[in-house]
Amino acid sequence: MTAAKRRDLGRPRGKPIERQILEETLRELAEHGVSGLSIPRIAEAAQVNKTSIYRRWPTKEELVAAALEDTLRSTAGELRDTGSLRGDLEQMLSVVAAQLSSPSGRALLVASMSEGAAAAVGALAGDPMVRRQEAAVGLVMRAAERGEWDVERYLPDAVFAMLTGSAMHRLLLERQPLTEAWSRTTVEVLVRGVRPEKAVTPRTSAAKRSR
Amino acid sequence: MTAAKRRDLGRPRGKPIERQILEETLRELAEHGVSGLSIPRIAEAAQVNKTSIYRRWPTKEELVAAALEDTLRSTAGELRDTGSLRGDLEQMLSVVAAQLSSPSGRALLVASMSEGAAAAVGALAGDPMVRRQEAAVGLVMRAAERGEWDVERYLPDAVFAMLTGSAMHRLLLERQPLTEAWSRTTVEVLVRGVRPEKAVTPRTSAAKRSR
Amino acid sequence: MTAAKRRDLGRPRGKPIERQILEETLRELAEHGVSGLSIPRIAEAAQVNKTSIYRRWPTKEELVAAALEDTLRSTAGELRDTGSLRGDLEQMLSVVAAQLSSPSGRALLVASMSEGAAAAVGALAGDPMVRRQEAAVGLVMRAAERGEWDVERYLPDAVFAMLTGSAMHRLLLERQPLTEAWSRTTVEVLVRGVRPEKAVTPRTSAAKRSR
Amino acid sequence: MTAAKRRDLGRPRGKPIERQILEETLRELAEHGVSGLSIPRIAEAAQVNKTSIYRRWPTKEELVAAALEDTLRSTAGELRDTGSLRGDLEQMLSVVAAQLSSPSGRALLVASMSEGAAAAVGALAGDPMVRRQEAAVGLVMRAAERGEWDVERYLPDAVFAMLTGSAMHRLLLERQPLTEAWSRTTVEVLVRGVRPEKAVTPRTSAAKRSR
DNA sequence: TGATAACCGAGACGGTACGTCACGTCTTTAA
DNA sequence: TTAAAGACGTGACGTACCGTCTCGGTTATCA
Repeated sequence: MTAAKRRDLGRPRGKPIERQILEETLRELAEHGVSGLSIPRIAEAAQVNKTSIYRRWPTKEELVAAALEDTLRSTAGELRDTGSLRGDLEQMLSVVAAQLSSPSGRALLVASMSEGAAAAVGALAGDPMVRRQEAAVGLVMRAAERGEWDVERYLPDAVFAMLTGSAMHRLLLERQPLTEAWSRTTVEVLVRGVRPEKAVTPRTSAAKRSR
Repeated sequence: MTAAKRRDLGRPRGKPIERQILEETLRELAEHGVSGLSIPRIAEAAQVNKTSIYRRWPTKEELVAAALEDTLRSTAGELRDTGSLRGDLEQMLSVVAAQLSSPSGRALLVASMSEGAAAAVGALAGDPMVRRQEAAVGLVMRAAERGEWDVERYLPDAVFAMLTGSAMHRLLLERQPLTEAWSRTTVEVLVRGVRPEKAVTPRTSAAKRSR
Repeated sequence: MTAAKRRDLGRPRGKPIERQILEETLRELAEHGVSGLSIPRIAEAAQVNKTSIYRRWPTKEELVAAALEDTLRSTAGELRDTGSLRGDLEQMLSVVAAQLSSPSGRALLVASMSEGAAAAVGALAGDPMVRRQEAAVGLVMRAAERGEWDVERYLPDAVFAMLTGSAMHRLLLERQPLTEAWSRTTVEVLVRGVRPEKAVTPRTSAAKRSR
Repeated sequence: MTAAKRRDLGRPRGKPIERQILEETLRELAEHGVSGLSIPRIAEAAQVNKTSIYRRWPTKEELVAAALEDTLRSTAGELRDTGSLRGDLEQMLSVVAAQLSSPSGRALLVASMSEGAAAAVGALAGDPMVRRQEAAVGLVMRAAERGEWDVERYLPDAVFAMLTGSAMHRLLLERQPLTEAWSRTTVEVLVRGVRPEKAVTPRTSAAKRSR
């Protein structure tokens, strides 16, 4: 019985090399987008040989996925209960904004929206979306308990799309920053619509609750 | 004694050629998006030499702009007064949806969101956006007169971003169709928020629901 | 009836480019031999794009053949009747020497001798060999008429091999120059052998032996 | 108190490995020649890691030299006195032919003729040449004593070059076998030249022949 | 009607990226 | 200490596009 196939033989893969490649991939991604990605350019910028990239990630998609993974993981699920619906929504908005503000997050989103988005990229972009939707469920449940959300009528999905989509519109299309005021307005509309104030009874209970 | 500089001498440019090129450009746009556009491919499909394309539109963006011009102009400002805020909003939503549903409209939007979007493309995509915002002003004013919009608090822009952005999210990211129900829900949230109607004691039902 | 297919359409092939490529190919050939030939290196040296080479000569062999063709043609059949066998042989020897002295001629010869010599190269190297053999036939006939050559016994081929082979040995293996003296000696042996001039006694026994 | 520096520590060098490598090198040499030699290929065939080859013979030339050493030594100086000049020359010719017929000998010769032949290879190929020339001296001296060689006129070198070179031409360029008849003719020319035997009036017959 | 100037098609060209392959060096673990 | 394993830098390979360029041929307009 010979020793089982050993995996840690030979010269080990250079960690710094890998790091450097992914870093430059992100930069490249930010500058030229997914479709404009050039492996030779990344290799040169990372001071690494082209083949060292192909060895690890045979396809462009895998490389992009690897490069974005860390970024995505880092900006992921730090959604906590803020105690009020407005607080929860503003928090979620700011998380979305953070992801869309990083050039790579932006590149990823654009890539996943374009026509023939590769599976790997799509999944990658879908992943935080799914996580956010899961978080949204909790958010809605808490709001419902506080009497702030009409669960019968409004599923989390549509509201979540409004929140995220509006940030996308602001940041990517209008190319305006997400100011505090803009953010508060958006949340306010979600909570109580554009109707005038007056005949509104439930504000009191909400006011009490929110801190 | 030579003739004064004449501008209309020689063989005139072939109009049918131009038409054919733009037509194929639209098809190409729908299939491969802006960044994946191949001018040689268009030339072949249009049975035209690629030189004939480069001569007229030196850059990809100019070609795209020319190809989309008509399309964009046609799907523009046919927003009429429906008599109610909900009606107006749903109408606007459906116009946005129409633009996002056409492959070329989709391609244009995606292209204008990517990092290094050329000025030509940006302007092109921005143009209908501006027109919609102008239309939105009228919409808001009518709503305010009816007491349906709190003009003091809500500028049209944020609400408009929510509307459009939410459609983008639904169509381009989730890749789901814009159903009637979805549309109505979205408008409803904009109008009156997610709050329960009036006095509601939702805790019990919500508690039941949550497992 | 449309015009027959025209061959001189499009931008014409650049003659100077072609010349430059072949020139650098010869240099490369001289430096690295056929097997060590590098197309990118040639392209760079010729200040020409790699693809411009591949466009004309899809395989390495064709490129080499083209590069050597001119050289070979120029050093070809200027064998004239010198009036004496010794003169004819010396002349032929000097032609061979000229070909072997040029680095490209040398490279070609070496290439055609190596194991897996490609057909194109082989034919190329064989061509001047054939021409020389044809010339040799005339040479021998003239010598026979003068009573200088025993046609019954000696076919041109073997003698020709001795002449050429000995030059190869001298130039390529010993790496010594072909001096006038060396040349005269070689021819002398061919004409009258190594036997001493005068007392030609042992000829009888030798005559018996030889057949 | 550590042990004194020991030289025979650790895993000993595998002699069988070395033998196996050189064996496969010969095979490779025969198949692909010196310039086409692939060390990884040899390593695989010898079931040995390529590092083990590079450790011992850093350059291709050294490896080839090592592989050929035995072969060359064995086919060296077994030239004996046959009693006649013709016999001696034929014997020498057959020794040369033997070396040129083995694929590795052929590869070595070709390699040593190419432009940038490394010193190791050159020396390797030169070695048997030198030995043959030494043998030639004895041959000539014996012939001179018998009155068969005009020492005043003909140094051994040129004649030896004709002999060897002609074999090279026949085997490597023409790629014809060295037949008995060919061999005898060549020697005959060396001994007595191409001239007719004595008084010949060949003009008539030759004239008839020429067309 | 003929000249003429612009247009058009064809294709060579430089450039760049592609992904693959082989080589020789190196760094590590196992024997 | 040596062997095996395998990552790594280097560089050639041949292909595929792209956008520019330079031609020769064509065609509508004006004199």
